[in-house]
Amino acid sequence: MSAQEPGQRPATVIDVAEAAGVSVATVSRTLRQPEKVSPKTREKVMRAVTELDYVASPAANALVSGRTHIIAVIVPLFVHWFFATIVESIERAVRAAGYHVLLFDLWEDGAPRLRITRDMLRKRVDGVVVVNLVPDDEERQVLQRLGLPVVMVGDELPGSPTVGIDDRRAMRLVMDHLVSLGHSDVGHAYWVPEQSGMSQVPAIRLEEFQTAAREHGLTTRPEWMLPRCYGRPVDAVAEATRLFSSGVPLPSAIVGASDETAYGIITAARRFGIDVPGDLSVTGIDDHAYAELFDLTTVRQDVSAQGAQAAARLLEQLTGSPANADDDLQEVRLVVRGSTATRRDA
Amino acid sequence: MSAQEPGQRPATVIDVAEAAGVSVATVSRTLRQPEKVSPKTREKVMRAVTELDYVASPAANALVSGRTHIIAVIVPLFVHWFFATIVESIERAVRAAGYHVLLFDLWEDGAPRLRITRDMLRKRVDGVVVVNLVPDDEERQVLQRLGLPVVMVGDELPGSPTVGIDDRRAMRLVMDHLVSLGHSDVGHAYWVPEQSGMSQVPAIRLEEFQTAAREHGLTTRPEWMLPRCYGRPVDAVAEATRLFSSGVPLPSAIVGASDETAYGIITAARRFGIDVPGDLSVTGIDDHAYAELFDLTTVRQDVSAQGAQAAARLLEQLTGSPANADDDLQEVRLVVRGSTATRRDA
DNA sequence: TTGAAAGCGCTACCAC
DNA sequence: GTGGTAGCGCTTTCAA
Repeated sequence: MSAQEPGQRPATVIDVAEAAGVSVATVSRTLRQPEKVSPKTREKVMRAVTELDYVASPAANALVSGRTHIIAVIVPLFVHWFFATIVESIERAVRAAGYHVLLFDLWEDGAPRLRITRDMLRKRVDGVVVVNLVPDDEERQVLQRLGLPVVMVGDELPGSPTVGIDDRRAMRLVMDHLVSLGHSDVGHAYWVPEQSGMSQVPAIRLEEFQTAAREHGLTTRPEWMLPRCYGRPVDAVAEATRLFSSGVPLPSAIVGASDETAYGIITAARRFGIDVPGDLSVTGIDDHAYAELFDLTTVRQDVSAQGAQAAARLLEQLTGSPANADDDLQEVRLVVRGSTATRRDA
Repeated sequence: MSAQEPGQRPATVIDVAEAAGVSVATVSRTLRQPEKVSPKTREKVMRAVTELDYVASPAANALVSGRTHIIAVIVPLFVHWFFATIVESIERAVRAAGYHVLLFDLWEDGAPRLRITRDMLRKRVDGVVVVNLVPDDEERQVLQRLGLPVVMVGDELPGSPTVGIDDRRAMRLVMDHLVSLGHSDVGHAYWVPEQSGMSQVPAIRLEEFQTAAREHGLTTRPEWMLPRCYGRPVDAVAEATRLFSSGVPLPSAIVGASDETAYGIITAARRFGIDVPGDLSVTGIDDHAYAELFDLTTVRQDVSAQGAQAAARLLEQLTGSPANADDDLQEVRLVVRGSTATRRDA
């Protein structure tokens, strides 16, 4: 039975030392390097530890060692499948190594995102993972001066490794797939944030869409580009609705920049009686949790694996492995489901 | 321009004191209670602070004050809209008060969830928010002995306030709605985790479904109960598929325990050519981000508000307000969309 | 194998 | 208005 009662002052090394009849040095040693203490002493100390419900103070520890055993995970917006998954897998991975996760969500409604500052990181964390964000010059300096190990997810930062996928290749996979089905008139549903400091990923996917379309000699009319698909399916519904009700001839396929955008296109099509994939093929990128529900042809990326990878890269640096700024690009692969089909009039 | 270079030793109070030509006491005072320092001195100190890129050490601070300015948020699983939203809103709210969020995800694949332990909280955080989890006896003791302020979200813990909604009322709202549309044969798609330590919310909703059905004199056949809708829509698709292909006469309405479950029912119905709401009415609870997409009649709960509320209740205790264990139940309201209609043969 | 003591960076009390 | 200093809880030399 423990002697610790609610609200009581937490036990310190001194309390344990007294209870065990040894010095504080011995208590500390017992907890850190048990093999350097005689079995008898060890047992006495451990008994006192249990008895007093003793837990070493992380603050005191941090003070003396200079390491907090906390890492910062900085995301633009937590409430999004991708980010939540990344954070979850990072948390799990670092916990196993005795680290904790301090979360920073930089989103601000209707305003530029919060900035990464010295004050939020300095002396508080041992390392940081930046997810889908592009630090601006000032933030770069902050990160640089902090001298902390940094791992990027999705975007690039000179000097730090990036974990992610090859977004160009992901886009290529769906484009090639559509071409192989005979499609030559394609639209694109996407969003490229105008705000600075946001991820470059959307821009890269858009660029690759255009490059691939050009190389394959596809037709892409301006009316088929739906640029305001902010991420939520409803935004894509709105964009697609405009197109479907505009009277313009429709493309035979629409490439969604993400699965969630594709869901919106499919839903809008359904409302207009446009058959998917009969009249219109739709694709996504992600293989999000609902992709199967929407029977969506997409490109699978393993988000948990990316989180685990990011954690591993950070822990590597934290435990003093030789710095290695090489990027890790995860494999992606096309997952063909029922939202794409041979072009009807092909 | 700052003198701080990458990897250099971070400045301490002493460095600042020397640079400013004052004592460390004055530096500390300038930073904490600027009004107690002469303008001239203040300026000298602030200049040195900027010059040296000084940030006070949270660890030293915590050691001397006994407060870490960190709160723990414990959830069963981040990757779920509800939890991610809660965490995000808590983070935002406490950040404004100078607190940070340490994240704990208790999920373990294919195993009982992780336990809440003394070691993960003691001397590390100033307070904790427990989301949709029921601490078992041992965990209760841990929490109790820690003497930390605890705020619960969704579930109850004696002595701690709970922030949430009235789940019975939420269920009543959909049941009454269906009855008002003439439905008398209803099914229920749900999941009650068998594992101990999990949220009681699903059980409460189920119980209220049964009570309401009884009181309204509705018919509920065992075959219409779909108990393995684990949360992901695909699980509900599987359950509904079993029902739809079983040959049993169908109910005229199925009540989903959550929106995500309802999406699965709607999707399965679509695949079987069962018209929603013509042949089958479907309801959810949540007003999840996709509810509009699925045109789902549901009960709206404001999750962000719950997170903000939880944060407020915790901060209240952290800043020494009189302890108050009263619960906060957020309003819920029925949102009628297109997934429910008058019973066809009524 | 064990203990004494210095010191991590900071705040707050007490003098001046 | 300012400075000296004890002490927060711990780890880690250095001696014994």
